[in-house]
Amino acid sequence: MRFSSPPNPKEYQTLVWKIVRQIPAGKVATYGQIARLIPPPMGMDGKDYLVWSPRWVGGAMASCPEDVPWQRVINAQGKISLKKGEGYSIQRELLELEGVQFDDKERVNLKIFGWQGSD
DNA sequence: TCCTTGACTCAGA
DNA sequence: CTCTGAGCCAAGG
Repeated sequence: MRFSSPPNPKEYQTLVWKIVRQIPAGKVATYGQIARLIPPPMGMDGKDYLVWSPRWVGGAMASCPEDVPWQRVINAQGKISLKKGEGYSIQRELLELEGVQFDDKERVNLKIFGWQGSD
């Protein structure tokens, strides 16, 4: 669901997708990390941006093009943000196929698979 | 019209 | 390390 949208929703989504497409296979990034890679809209406090940006990223992921590796985007806890369902299974499977490993808690070790984390 | 529920993150226990 | 609650906005039942 889209909470208060950014000044230019379409522009923001495009920006998010552009960044997500830069994530190499076998690595994952968090909503917050992606959000911080995007400069806050002018006139907006950093605090507010940090509060909203993750959701904007989530909203962008909710309607991303097919050429966007949305499966490589997870939450800050290293877990798939989707509820356990079809989307959840698909995402986990896609990541496993890329070499990303999940632990018993179904979490990804961001220290190892985190984008720009172990390079 | 009121209440629930989101592709989120952080701090505290 | 895991679990809670708060912050913040809008749409749908």
